[in-house]
Amino acid sequence: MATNRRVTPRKRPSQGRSRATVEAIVQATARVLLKDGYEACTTNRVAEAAGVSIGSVYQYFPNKESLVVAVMERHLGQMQEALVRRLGEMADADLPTVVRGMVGGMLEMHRIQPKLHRVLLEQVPRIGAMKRLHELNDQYEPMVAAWLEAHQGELDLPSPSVAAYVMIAAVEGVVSRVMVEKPSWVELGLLEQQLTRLLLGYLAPHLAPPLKQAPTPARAAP
Amino acid sequence: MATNRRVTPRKRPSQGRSRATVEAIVQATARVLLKDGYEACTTNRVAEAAGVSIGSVYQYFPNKESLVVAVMERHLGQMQEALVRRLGEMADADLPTVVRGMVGGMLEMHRIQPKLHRVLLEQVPRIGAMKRLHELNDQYEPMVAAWLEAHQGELDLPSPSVAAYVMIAAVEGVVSRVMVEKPSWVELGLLEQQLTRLLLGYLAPHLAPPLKQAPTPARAAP
DNA sequence: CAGAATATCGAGCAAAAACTCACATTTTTC
DNA sequence: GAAAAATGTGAGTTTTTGCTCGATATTCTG
Repeated sequence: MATNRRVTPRKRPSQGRSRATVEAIVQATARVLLKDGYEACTTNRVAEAAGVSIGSVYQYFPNKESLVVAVMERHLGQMQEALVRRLGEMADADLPTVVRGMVGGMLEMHRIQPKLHRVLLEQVPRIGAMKRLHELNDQYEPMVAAWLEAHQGELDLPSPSVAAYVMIAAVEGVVSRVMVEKPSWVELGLLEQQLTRLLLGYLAPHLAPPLKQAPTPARAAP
Repeated sequence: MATNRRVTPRKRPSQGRSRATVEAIVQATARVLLKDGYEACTTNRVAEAAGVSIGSVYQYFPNKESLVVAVMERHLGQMQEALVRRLGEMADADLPTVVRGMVGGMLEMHRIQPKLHRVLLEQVPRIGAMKRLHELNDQYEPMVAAWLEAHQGELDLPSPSVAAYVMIAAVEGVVSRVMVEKPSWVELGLLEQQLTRLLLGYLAPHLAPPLKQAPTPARAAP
């Protein structure tokens, strides 16, 4: 039985020296996670990578899981900040702009350590550590839903929350794979274009730009 | 360094009795994986769950990883069969039908043990076991790309392979989340409808059906 | 039905990994 | 500048877990 272990820090560092130690430990955890994956991320290895003794690790972190939680906390915090800032900026623009902004924001936040994100997302056991991840989703999904709801008239949606869910899951699904498998697509702007088109086509087909040009101008001729 | 260990079965069961043992072991692995996650899926626990001694497990499987590979092999085989059958059936239908069929096929294949799928996908270390998963993707992505290429005239795509990638990643992203988080959406047909709309809107906005009815029939009036 | 082949069992070994603790070192306090 | 508090150390303990092996049981074969 997996008893609920604490995952919060054991002791707060008060001197500058110990704050640096904690910092080194968290960074080393991320580095090991990135390089060797979750399975190989042992406490001893983290200590070594941080240039610190195991004793020091356990001075501040009660167990292995709490190390990963610390990394996750930091990483998701950065991502969230990037996205929420972007979403807030365009509260009252028109649909294409908002969609482009949303896609751009999600791309931007996924530029932050995409490989670490993948390890965190895919290899970390679905336990305490995962709570933070859902908190992130649960924060911006309502933001999108709210915007959709406010513009329901021009959009014709069955349900803003369903639409927000579909949009976010779809974009997340594409972005998180592309970031690792086809990073060049991001640099070329190809992905932003494709995803904008995907969402606009979903929300308002008549506003979606053609993929290259308009090839078959015949529209209503069955 | 993770030396490449063999993950293929150690010995083929020849008597009926031993075939039942192997079957019990594979099923027990899936059950433990499902109930307790990858981390807690120890060989001893699997043996216990299978009602078999550890010795018997190691008679047929060289190591722990091979147990998971066996489960994955079986699961992905089932999924692949479901999808490929469906895709083949509609080689020469029109666009909306094909898209609906593709979405339906992906939904259908994800109905097979969605939670097991998630564990396999997310928690299994990205090693030998993962090869099989990519083989699955690499099999039907070209099928979709080929179809798109054949209909490039009516579709206006920048690149069939990019479009296939985006479509599959998007649908996969939505479906694999919904299956676990919002299973009722699938039963209600809501998801099939939304995803069809998403893909049609992407490929051919002028063919996409409205989300509920047509609310703003004004189409070309800026 | 005897002996060979196949299969099962489970105590226990060895390696690996999580974690502790008694002591050394540095910084702060007064 | 001495006592106290905070921090750092790493050898060593404990726990976990993958896996072996000799003994035992079942099934097949001629």
